[in-house]
Amino acid sequence: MKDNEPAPARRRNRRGEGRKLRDEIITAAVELLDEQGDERAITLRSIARRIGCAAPSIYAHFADPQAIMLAVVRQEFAQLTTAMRAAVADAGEDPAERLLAACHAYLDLARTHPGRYRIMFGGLWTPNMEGSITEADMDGLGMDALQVLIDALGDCVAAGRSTSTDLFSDAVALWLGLHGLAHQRAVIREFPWPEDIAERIIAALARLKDA
Amino acid sequence: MKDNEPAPARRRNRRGEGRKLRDEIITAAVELLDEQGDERAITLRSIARRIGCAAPSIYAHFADPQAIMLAVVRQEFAQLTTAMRAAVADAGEDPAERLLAACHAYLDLARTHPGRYRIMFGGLWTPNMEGSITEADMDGLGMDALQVLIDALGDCVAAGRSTSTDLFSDAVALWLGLHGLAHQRAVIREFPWPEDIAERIIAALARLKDA
DNA sequence: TGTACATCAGTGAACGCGCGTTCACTGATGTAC
DNA sequence: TGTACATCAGTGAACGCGCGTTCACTGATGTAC
Repeated sequence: MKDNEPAPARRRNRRGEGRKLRDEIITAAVELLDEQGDERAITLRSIARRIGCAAPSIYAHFADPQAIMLAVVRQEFAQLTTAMRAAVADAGEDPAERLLAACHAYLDLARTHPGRYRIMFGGLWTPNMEGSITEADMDGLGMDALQVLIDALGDCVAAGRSTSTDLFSDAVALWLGLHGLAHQRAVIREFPWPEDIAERIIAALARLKDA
Repeated sequence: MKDNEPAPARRRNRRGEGRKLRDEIITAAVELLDEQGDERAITLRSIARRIGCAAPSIYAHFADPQAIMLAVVRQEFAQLTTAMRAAVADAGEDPAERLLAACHAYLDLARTHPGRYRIMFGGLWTPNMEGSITEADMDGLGMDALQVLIDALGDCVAAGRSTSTDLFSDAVALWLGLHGLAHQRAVIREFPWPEDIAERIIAALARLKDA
């Protein structure tokens, strides 16, 4: 779909359904991000064009464009946590397998939706504090996802599959390794990635050992 | 210094010294990046304002703004490699110490110049191929720095200080871990980083062992 | 030694573009009486 | 049951801004004769 497609006709929402436009705005922002892969494609006007509404209509739902981005980021962090929890639940009984599943769920989100990954973790979107966003809005955004890693690593230690003696520090290290890989794969055009690079990083940082 | 400071008087270069403006342009771009910490602060017009020249003057030296960014990125990659090599040379005889020194030189650049780090590795600046930049211009940009890690890790293996059996893969893994840490420290506002997080990541990924 | 000329290193004004934002407004839909 | 009215969910036109880019130009400096 072209960036500047002509606004398709759009029916006004009925009374009491004003929140529907809010959801449409977020959905449109995510679509633009997925298609363009660049947060600069998300502007108040490009969202309005895609929805087929007038640009000022957005102000009824968001104070400024940064508030839209925050809503998108929040939604995607929630989806990441959900995906990681589901991967753990679907994996077998082996806690090491469950930890690997969580890690791969993280990497998969970055691979299939690099644009979304980059606004979450990439620093592509760093709101200046002159807008409507406060620092409190930004704090603890990825903590739920990190907690999944901490829990999964804890299960590995309990089952004797990891030699970690500092759950939090090793989970953070593991997350940083995952982030380094996910991010560079999303950023670099071409690179001879070793085939086992993900497992290599995960096993080392999680201090996994054979059963 | 304000972003839009009044253009200070500027003396025209003499004949044969036209290249001086080219250097001024690159320097101004780096300064804007360091001060603002955001590549969006670098525009053709903001550079011209800072130098005190007219905006069109820049076209004599760069085809478009992306060409300026490429020149900046090239210069900074060269400086990173130089810093890492110097750190290795200045460290002691212990190859593990030398590897650690190279890693810390990498992390230090990211810490002291987060803006520069992010245009090098952050995907903040991904040129679209409609401009003057070709894919060949982007290939192999960080390879010299990676080679420093490969060599330092190789020395560790030779001295029995690392159990790595795949130098390239483990050096890439180590780089990704460093990148994850460097990048998130540059991006996240607040986080309870474990104090030994750098050593923890480096030791695990480089497969270091005691002498 | 003087002078015409080419070249170099820029300048100044203007253009169209997309952006965020404002303002006064409109028209359908429920609600009170 | 009818009708006046308040509210909701938006719209359309306009604004100023900074941006990249173009165009014709200017003025100092070196060179040929």
